[in-house]
Amino acid sequence: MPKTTYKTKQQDLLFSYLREMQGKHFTAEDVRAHFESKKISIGIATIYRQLDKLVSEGKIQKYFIDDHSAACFEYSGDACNQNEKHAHLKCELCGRLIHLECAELEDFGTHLKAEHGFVINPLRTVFYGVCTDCLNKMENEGQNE
Amino acid sequence: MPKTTYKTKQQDLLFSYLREMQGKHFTAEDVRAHFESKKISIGIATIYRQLDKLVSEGKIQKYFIDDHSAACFEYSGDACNQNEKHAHLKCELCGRLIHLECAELEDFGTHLKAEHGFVINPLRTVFYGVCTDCLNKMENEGQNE
DNA sequence: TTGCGTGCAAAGGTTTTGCATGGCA
DNA sequence: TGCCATGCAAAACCTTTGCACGCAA
Repeated sequence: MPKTTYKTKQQDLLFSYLREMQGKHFTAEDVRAHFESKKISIGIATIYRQLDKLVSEGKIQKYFIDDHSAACFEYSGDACNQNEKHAHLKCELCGRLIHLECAELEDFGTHLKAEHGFVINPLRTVFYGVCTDCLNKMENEGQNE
Repeated sequence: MPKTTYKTKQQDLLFSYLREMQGKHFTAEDVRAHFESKKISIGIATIYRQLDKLVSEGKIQKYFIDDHSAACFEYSGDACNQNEKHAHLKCELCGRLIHLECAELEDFGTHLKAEHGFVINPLRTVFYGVCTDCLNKMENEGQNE
């Protein structure tokens, strides 16, 4: 089915942003602000529509972090490095979002499939917890619960 | 610090709901609807405020599933069974939310702590992927990507 | 010329907040 | 009586949608 789609200036701009942000995460608002700072105006609706399209094409990933804060998107890179499947760690204290590239995660995924019949999508999965820095901080301060 | 808090009818009602829903997840709207069906009216603001308080006291857990749909809450039970730390699996296809009680998850948590210095909070962690039922359905239907 | 993509503004849903009132201690 | 908790409505926030216009093919 030959999708009848037009190439537009906004799409190109968005792609250039994706390449620039490869491996980093961003929100729809980040995209808008980025172009605004370059005196380029792209409607936020267009950004959402393009991002949604890219998500459904599997070109970028979308995941949800906090409460009702903005959704995060990420361009994991061009076609080939599909095997670099990282997940994310979200620190509940400092709010930092950390990339996790970890062989053990794949083992765990294998276990989940074998024993629980569930195939995980690591790219969308976020682990909540406390990061190294915050753990150290807590230890130094003694424990004030 | 002796928190000066009052006990209210609404708090009691909410607690009774929590006990009833122990181990199940629910949204703020679920709580409101539950009481409305019993001809009891609790303001949605009160529900959010009470739930927030319980979350910050660690009595219930809050996690985020989909897009911008409502947040899920869960009462994991009274004090003692803290060691039954389950996580959740969210099927991206049928939307089902599945409880995961799994020793391997603890092992993975141990690894994360040892190798990545990150302590996970399984109760808030949601794995995305595809559940058994949907996998079977996909196999039966052949692969329509 | 055709009709997709865009931009604006309005609407949508969930959650938060301000303020007056009600009810616990 | 003092003051926390409640309820209502309005606001805030991110995201989606309707509609007219612009622009790619």
